Amino acid sequence: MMAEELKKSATRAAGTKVRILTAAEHLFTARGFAGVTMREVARRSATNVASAHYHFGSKEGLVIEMLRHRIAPINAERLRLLDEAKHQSGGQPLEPIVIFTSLLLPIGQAATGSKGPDSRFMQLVGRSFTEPASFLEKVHRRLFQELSDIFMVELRRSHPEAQEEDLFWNLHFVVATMLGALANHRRLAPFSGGLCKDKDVAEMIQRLIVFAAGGFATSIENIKTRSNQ
Amino acid sequence: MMAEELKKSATRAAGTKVRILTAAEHLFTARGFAGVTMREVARRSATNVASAHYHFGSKEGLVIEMLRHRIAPINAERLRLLDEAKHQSGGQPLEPIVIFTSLLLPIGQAATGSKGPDSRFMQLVGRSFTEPASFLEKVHRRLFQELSDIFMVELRRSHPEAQEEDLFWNLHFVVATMLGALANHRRLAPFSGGLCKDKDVAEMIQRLIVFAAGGFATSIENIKTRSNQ
DNA sequence: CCTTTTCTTAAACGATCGTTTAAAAAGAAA
DNA sequence: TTTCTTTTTAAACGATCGTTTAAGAAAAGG
Repeated sequence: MMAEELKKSATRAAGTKVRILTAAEHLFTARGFAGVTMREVARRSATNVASAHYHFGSKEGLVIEMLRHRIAPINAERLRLLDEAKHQSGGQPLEPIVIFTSLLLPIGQAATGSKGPDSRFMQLVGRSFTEPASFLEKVHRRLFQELSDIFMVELRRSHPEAQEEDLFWNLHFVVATMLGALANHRRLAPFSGGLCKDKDVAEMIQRLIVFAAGGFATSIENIKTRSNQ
Repeated sequence: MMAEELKKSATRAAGTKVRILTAAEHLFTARGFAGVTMREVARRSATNVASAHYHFGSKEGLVIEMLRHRIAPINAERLRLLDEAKHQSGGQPLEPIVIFTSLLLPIGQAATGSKGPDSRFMQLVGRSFTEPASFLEKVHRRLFQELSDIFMVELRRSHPEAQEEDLFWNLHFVVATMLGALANHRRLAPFSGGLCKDKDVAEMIQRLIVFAAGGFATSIENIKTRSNQ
C-alpha cells in the first residue's frame, strides 16, 4: 500500500490532475462556472469525465480546487510584501499606499505570468466573487478571512483615530475597486474607444493602486474633518 | 387587425409579460443567467415556458429585455441629474464630485424601491458585467456607450489640462468601483464581522461617491504633478 | 353573430447535463 | 511473476435543459 503522504508524488495521475486544473481554469474564465461542462474540461485536458470526477469528486470540487490552487500563492505573496514593508518601517505604522500596494501588486504579477500578460485570469478571480454559486462563500471565507484580518490590523495601526466601521467600509471599497477593475476590464475597456488597452496589466495595476489609495485617504480624511467640526 | 402602436396596451398579455420580467429579475439576480431555467421563470410567474418564449423569443431575449427594462430608467435619471447640475452651474465646469454624484446616486435610489431597500438588484446590475455570456456585450454597448460619452464630456470640461487617456482610465476605475461594490457587497460584507450592514444601501452609496471622487481626484492630481516635475 | 388575431397551454422534441458503473490498463510492492 | 492499489476508459444512467408544436381559450374587429 502506498504511503498517504506520497499520494501526490509524480505518478501518472499528477500530470492528469494538473492538465484538468489548467483546462478548467481557462474554460471557467472564459464562460463562468455554470457555463462550462465537465465534458468540455475533459476534452480540453485530453481525458474523460470519469477521470475528472475521480480526482476532484465533483464539479464543485474542481472549481474549489482550481481557485485555491491559483489564489493561495497570490495571498502568500501579499503577506510577504506586507511583512517586508513592516520590517523596513521599523515598527512605524505603514503608509496606506504601502499597505494597498502589498494587497494589489501580487495580483498583477500573477496576471503577468510566464506566458505573458494574461488578463483573463484576473477576470476569473473577480468573477468568482460575483458568481451566484453559494458554495463559493465558504471558499472565499477560507481563502480571504485571515488576509482581511491581517490587513485590517495594519490599517488600524496607520489610522488610530479612525472608527473601525469607516476603515472597514473603505477597505471594502478598495477590494471592490480591485475586483471590479479585474472582472470588468475587458467589458469596460471598449468604452474608451481603444484608449484603455487590454494588455497592459502592469500599467492598470499601478493606476489602480494610486486610485484606491487616494479614495481611501480622501474618504477617511473627509470623515475626520467632519467629526472635528 | 390591431394597430401596431397599440400592441402594448393593457391586454391580457401585458400582465403576463410583466410577471415574467419580475420573476426573471428575481431569479437571475439570485442565481445568474446560466443558473436559472426557463421552467423556473415560468413557474414563478405562474405561466409556462411556451408563453415566455412567445413574449421574448428566447432566454437571451428575456435577459436583454429584463436588463433594458431596469437600467434605462436609471440612466435617464443620471442624465437628468447631470443636466440639472449643468443648469445650476451656469456654464462653469462641474466639480468631479457633482459629476460622480449624478452617476452613482440614481443606482442607489433604484435599489431603494417602494418595497424597501433591495440590494439584490444592485447585485444584478453589477453581475451583468461579469457574466461571460457574450451577447451581453452588445446590450451593454447599447445601454452605456452614450452615457459614457456624455459623462466623459463633462470630465473633459472640468479637467482641460488632463490627458484623455488618464480621464478614461479613472472614469473606468470609478465605474469599476461602483460595479464591484454593487456586485460584491453581499459577499464582502461578512468579512467586516457585521460592521458593514447589508441593508443600508443609501449609506453605502454616499460613502461610495466620496471614495470614487477622491480616487479620481487624487489620481489625476498625481499625474499632473508628475508631469510638471 | 362570425372571423381574425392574440395569447395560453400541455405535451413532446432532441440535446446535453453531472454523475456513476464496471472493467481494463498501469504501477508499485512482494 | 504475482498481488494489490491507483488510474484511465467507454458506456450508460436518470434528469433536465431550451425550444417547438399544435390545439384550444380569450379578446378584438367586423
